[in-house]
Amino acid sequence: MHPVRRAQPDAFSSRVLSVVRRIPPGRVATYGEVAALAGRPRAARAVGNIMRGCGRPDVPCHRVIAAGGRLGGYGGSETLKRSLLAAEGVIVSGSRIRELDRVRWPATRRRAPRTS
DNA sequence: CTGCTGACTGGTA
DNA sequence: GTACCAGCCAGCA
Repeated sequence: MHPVRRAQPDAFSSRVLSVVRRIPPGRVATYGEVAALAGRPRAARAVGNIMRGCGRPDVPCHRVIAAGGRLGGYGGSETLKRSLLAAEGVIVSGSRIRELDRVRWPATRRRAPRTS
């Protein structure tokens, strides 16, 4: 037969969880980034909804942050998210992550400023 | 099926 | 800096 790759019923959510699981300790990824890695670069909001219901210990949802290095949400316990990140070496000052480029995952690859 | 929700994002005021 | 708005998308009633 021809295994026509039909979309699984939970293709997106599964991919999202898979991506989040791959985030190494001490690193963070934005909702938009996770969405992009899951195949839907504009589904950042949907990713947030999935995170809201993940509740799995094997899914480090605290490593998923909002764009611009902002903390994002965490089930109403913003402090807990900060603590978890701090325990991994990710320092949050105010509502912003310090040294975002250092803790971001995947690695930030900016284009050359200009080769001139 | 339609409609609303919301751990988002980028823009404007 | 904060507040609000429109666009976007998967999940669910």
